[in-house]
Amino acid sequence: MSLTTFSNLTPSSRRCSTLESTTAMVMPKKTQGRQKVEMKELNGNQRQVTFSKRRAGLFKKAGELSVLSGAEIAVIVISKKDKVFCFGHPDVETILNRYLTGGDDATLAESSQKHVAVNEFNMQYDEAQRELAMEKNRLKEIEEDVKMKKMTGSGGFWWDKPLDENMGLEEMQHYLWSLQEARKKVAAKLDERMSMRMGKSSLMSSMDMGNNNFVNPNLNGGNNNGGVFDSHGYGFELGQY
Amino acid sequence: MSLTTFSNLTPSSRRCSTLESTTAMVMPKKTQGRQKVEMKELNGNQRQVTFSKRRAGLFKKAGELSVLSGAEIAVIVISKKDKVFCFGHPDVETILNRYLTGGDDATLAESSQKHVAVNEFNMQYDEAQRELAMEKNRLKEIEEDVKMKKMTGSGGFWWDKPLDENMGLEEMQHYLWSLQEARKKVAAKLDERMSMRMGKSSLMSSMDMGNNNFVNPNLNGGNNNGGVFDSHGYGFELGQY
DNA sequence: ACCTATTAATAATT
DNA sequence: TAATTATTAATAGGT
Repeated sequence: MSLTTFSNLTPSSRRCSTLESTTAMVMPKKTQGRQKVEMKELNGNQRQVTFSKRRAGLFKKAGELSVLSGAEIAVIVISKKDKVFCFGHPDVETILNRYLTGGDDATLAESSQKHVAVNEFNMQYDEAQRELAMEKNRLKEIEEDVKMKKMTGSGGFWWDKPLDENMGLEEMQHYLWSLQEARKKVAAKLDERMSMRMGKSSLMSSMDMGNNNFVNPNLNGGNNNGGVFDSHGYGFELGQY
Repeated sequence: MSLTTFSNLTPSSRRCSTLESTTAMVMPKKTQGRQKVEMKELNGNQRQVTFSKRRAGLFKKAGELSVLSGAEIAVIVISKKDKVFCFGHPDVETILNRYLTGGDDATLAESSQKHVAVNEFNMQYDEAQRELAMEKNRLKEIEEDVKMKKMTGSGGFWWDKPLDENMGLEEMQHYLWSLQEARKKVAAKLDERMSMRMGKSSLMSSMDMGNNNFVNPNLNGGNNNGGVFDSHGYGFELGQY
């Protein structure tokens, strides 16, 4: 690349400008800078560091794309250690539901059911969504505010922040209920699709009722309107990813 | 930035190297190059172009992260025109399944649950249960109604049927699972509120343990095993996004 | 976690 | 829509 070439011709020509431009003094490079990285699986500490950095980058990109294009985006990342991270705008569940019900039906033999079998259950769901939408609008105003304050100093975009800070207990309660409805619906759909794929009810059979591990949640679980969170909410910067 | 500064000092010094390096001739810049972009929703053609480019970039990033860190990643993008695009490694469905079921089945012992504000939690939990109970009743009433109207002969799916018609073990498990998810969320939120961590970093940096592996990933396979695709199956470059 | 030299992504343009 | 190119943005390596 041209800039690289130039850089090679005039090493150490940047950054330590004042001194160097008038003297022959050579400041040793503080770092080698970014280097090309092979696309192969990393190991050990390097993998952890890269995972963190790039995951952050990915979520940021997702948020930007969402804003710029008005698209709804969900990103789910499950680390090698089974830790789950996700980003979603307006929220993961809703997007999954849209994906599972609206998007990819052509390949499935359920086309007839898609539009016809919208029953009372779905109405319930829709009602929940409607109410949820109201909350979202409210939260959106808050987001606007955050946006205005800008990322310049306070650091970060709204989608990087836990919305819990803005969510009252009652809202949380309501959100929780809505979430469950959505989740039930999504899970049901998913289970069906997995069944079709694998010939068994994988979701159901893999459901473990015995786990109640809700520990240290640095989670911003709510993210009604976009957010990043660790859906398990375990240790903070502890252990391996 | 330093490179920018240099660029200003020596305009047009790149790319048209042969000619310029020996003459004073100034080649006009062919383009203004990339420019800073405001993070606000775009419109018209610009939005479409940006959407395409950045979506591609996002998927690429996801693939790279997957390869480098060994993580499983799903990305779902729904454009304003309701078109669905997604990326998944090893495949979207599996990842959604893991997400919805918690990502780890029997890995964690209940002991890992670090008692968080038990009292407050219980209050919340009880409220959640009450709400859920109410909802359950509501659903039952509605479903009674549905029962009268009768389902279509084709049968439909179990989740579209009145609960008491086949309130078997699976349903019960499903319901309990939802409840437990709710419990996790509540606990997570409460803990979040209590430990009130600082800004953005807390969101992106939690880690967890577990185990999982998959075959050496090559990104963007284009199928089940990791890839980018338009789940509608329309022409990639055709139509509106 | 912060810094800096680079590479990578991409906005504008053709 | 597909290249090209001039920038900005992301980030690998170091502190």
